[in-house]
Amino acid sequence: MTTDTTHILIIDDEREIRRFLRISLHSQGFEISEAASGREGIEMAQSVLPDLILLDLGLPDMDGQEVLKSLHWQCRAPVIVVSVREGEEEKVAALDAGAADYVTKPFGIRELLARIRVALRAHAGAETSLTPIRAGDIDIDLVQRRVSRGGETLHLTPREYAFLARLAQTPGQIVTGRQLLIELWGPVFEHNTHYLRILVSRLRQKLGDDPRTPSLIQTEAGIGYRLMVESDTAP
Amino acid sequence: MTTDTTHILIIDDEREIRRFLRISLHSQGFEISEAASGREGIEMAQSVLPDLILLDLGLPDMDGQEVLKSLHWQCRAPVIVVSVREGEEEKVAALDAGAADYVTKPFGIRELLARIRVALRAHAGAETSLTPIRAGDIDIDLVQRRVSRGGETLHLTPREYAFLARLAQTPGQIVTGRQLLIELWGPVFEHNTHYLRILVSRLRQKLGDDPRTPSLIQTEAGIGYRLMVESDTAP
DNA sequence: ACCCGGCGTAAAAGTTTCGTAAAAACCGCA
DNA sequence: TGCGGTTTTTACGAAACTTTTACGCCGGGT
Repeated sequence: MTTDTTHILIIDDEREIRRFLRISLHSQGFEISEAASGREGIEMAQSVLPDLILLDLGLPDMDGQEVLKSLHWQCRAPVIVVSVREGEEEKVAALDAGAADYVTKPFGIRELLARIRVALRAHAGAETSLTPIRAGDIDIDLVQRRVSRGGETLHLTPREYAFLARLAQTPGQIVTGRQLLIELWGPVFEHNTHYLRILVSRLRQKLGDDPRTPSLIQTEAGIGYRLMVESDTAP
Repeated sequence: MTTDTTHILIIDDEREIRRFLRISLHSQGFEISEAASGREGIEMAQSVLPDLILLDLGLPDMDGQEVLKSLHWQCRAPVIVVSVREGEEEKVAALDAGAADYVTKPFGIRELLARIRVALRAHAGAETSLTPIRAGDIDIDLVQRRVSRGGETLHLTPREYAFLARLAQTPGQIVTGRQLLIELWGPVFEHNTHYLRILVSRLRQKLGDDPRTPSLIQTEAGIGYRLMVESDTAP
């Protein structure tokens, strides 16, 4: 339930508009980030990796079309343009530049929310083609949400999968036990380290990994765990 | 998909509007089909299999929402609603019912064309394979809208078919319960998870699938469902 | 050797999610 | 208006998952 929240980035120079949008969207359960300029927006787009972007075309520091192109370049999130300008040329240009939708101010918040749902819905199918991660004889396919061993699908529980997927996101790197607990269970469970031990135990059984000589999930005593990919020998 | 020209179906009862759209779209290289009523439109949607549908909500013979739902269930083509009504509720209802966009008459043809390009662009990734999908002794033909078991056609209710078709669009891939509820029932029903359980139960009976050892519809407890294709054996 | 803290495993108890049946409400259609 | 098929409500037993509880292991420090 921690990664389930949809993240929306608002790029608008008017504080009042941002405030209005933030409150409206937050009440719908979305997580919000804000940027007040084009440059800041582009930076945040690559740092927070939002699921959707609301962009005001009338920014002071950059041309709207430029912002749109930059955003389109560096993150795959759909962009909904929000603008005061009614001009048809403006709309056509924005839509052809990659915008998913174009809403004219003043707009009804309910319509905007519906259009956000449409954009998210349309984008859900077009989710990227990430290549499966291979570790030993284990394949981890984050797109299909499937883990297989020698071609045969393994059945993992939600938490087991979440754990493995988290390690797979940063292959070879150590992930702190604390960090794992916070990300998988929530900040309250920061100190329930035995949850991890039990989870890892079951997981290693399913993956056919020996804790004495791990070839997949390696324990870093006192620190956390790491997923070994390709050739990694204990230092 | 035999031709590479993009096929657009126009559903509108006003002859003049159809004529205007036909000429405008034809000049852009689109191939056009026309329907003057909801019923005719739904029929044509499954016979000509358009790449996109332009739908007027103010049809004389059927409620616009009904047409929208029917279209959404039987062909994957994006629907752009064209309507004289400005009402926000109307827009929200149409968008949540599956419409890809909502354009208010009178509209600029250039904007409409841009929005058509957006819809086609967004939809390009979600191409479904036109060859029937085989899972065990079940054949799922998304083109003919037919599901058969050992050659014999099964009778599925609209929702049952919609569910199965959605799984078949991403074979082997897991689909979240939340996503299924939103796509089949609408965003409001996001939490009615028991709808899915009942639907799946009936569906498995009809398909002859045992939930304990599923060979077709596999449950991922806490996550969602997936259609098993090829060789997958339950542990 | 001894104690001790971090780790791994196993089996239980507890909680959530799933599957199924049957009844009630709904809806297009004659 | 009543009818047949479909969807939604309601209810409960079964299964899956998580958390608790308990115990054995290994290595380092004293």
